[in-house]
Amino acid sequence: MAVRQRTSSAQIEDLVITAALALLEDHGVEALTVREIARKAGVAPMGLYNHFGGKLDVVDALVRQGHDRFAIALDQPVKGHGIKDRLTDAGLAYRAFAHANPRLYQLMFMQSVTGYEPSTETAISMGRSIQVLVGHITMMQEQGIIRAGEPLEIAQQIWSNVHGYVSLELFTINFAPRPEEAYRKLLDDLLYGLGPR
Amino acid sequence: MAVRQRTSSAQIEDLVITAALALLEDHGVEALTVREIARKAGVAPMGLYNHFGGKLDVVDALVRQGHDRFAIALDQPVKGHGIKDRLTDAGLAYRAFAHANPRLYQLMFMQSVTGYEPSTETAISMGRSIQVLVGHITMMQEQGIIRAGEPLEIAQQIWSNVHGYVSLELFTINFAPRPEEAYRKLLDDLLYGLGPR
DNA sequence: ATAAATAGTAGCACGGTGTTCTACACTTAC
DNA sequence: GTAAGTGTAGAACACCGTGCTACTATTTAT
Repeated sequence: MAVRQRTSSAQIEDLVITAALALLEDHGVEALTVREIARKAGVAPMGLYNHFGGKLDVVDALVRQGHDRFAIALDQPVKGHGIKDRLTDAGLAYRAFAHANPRLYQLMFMQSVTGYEPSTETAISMGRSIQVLVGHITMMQEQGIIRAGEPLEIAQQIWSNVHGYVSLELFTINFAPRPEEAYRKLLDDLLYGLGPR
Repeated sequence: MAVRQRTSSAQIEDLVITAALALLEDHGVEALTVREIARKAGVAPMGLYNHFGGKLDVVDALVRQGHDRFAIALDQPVKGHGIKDRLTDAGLAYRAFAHANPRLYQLMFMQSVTGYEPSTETAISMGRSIQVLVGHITMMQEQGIIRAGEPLEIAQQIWSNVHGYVSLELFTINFAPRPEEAYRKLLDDLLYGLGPR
C-alpha cells in the first residue's frame, strides 16, 4: 500500500522543472512527457496541471529559467580581459552554454518541441540576454572598437552569426575539422567586419 | 526475374511527398501525421509503410527533395552581376528560399520534427548545397575578393551567419525594424570581414 | 478540538498518434 | 486459369496529452 504524502506546494514547481530539465538533457525531447516528468519529480501527473497549464507550460518555465541562466553566463567578464575582448568572451561563453546544455539550447532557440511557443514572459527573459549583448556593444562603440550604428541591429548581426554556428555545430553536420578554432576565427572575422572602416 | 512495373509505385511516392509538403507548409509540422498525409495523397495509411519505412522516412524524403531544390536555388547566377556579387546573390537567394518555404527550411536545418535525423543519403544532398557555396568562395578567392584560407571553413562561417539570421528571423523574436535592409548590411559586413586585410 | 476547506493523490477514460496485423480485392506474369 | 504480388480497409496495440472522478491528507477557521 503506497503511502500518500503531500508535497510542499512551494517546492513542487521546482521539482517538476528540475525533473524536466534532467529528462531533457539525459534522454532528449522525446522523453519529455507528462507521465515521465511526473514520475521523475515524484508527483502525480495531475500535479502538472495543478501547478502549470499543462506540458507546454512546463516547457515554457524550463525555457524561461534557461534564458535567465543564459543572460548571467553572457555577462560574466573574464578576469584580466579588457573591454576589447568583451565580445569575444561573450561569444565563447555563448558557445560554452550551448555545449553544456545542448537540448535546452535547442528548446530555447530552435522550437524543438512541436506546438510550443514562448510566452511573452519568457520572451522578456530572452530580451535580457540581448540587452547584455547590447551593453557590451555600446561600450565597445564608445571605445571605437565597433563602428557606429544602431546597437540593436549590430546585436542581431552578432547573435545571428554565433547562433548559426552553434546550432549548425550541434544539430546538423559539422564540416569544420577543428570546431573550436574555427569558431574563434569566426569571432575574429566578425569583430573585424564590425570594426571602424 | 519477374520484373514488375513500378510506375504506380513511383507515382505514389511522389503523391505522398507532395501531399506531405503541402500539409507542412499549409498547416505546420503538427499536421504532418500518417493518417493525414495518406488521406491527402489519396492513399491508405499502410501505403506509407509499403513505400517508405514510416513517417520519419517520408519526412526524410521531403527534406532530401528540399535540399536538392535548395542547391539549385543557391547556384542561380544573377544576370548582369559579376563574380564579386556572387556571394551576396547566393545570400539573398538563401533567404528567399527560406521565406518561400519556411517550414520546410525549419525541417531541413532545425530538426523541428521530434525523432527525425537526416539519413546519410539526405546528408549528401545537403553537402551539395555546401559545395555550391564552396565553389563561389574559391572563385572569389582567386579574384582576391576573399582572403586566403580553407574554403570549407569559410563556407561554414558564411553559412553560420546566414542561417543564424534567417532562422532567428523566422522562428524567434526578430528585433530588427527593417529585416531586409539589416540582412543586406549583414552580408556586407560579412564580406568585408572575410576580405583581404 | 473539531469541522470545513484546501491541495494533493490514484486511476480510469477519451481522443489522437505511429505502427502493425489480418483479411480481402485487384492487377499482373506465366 | 492460376498464383504471386501489391494495394486496400479496418481493427488493434501501446503510447501520448489531457481531463474527470473519488479519495485522502494537510491546513485552516471557528
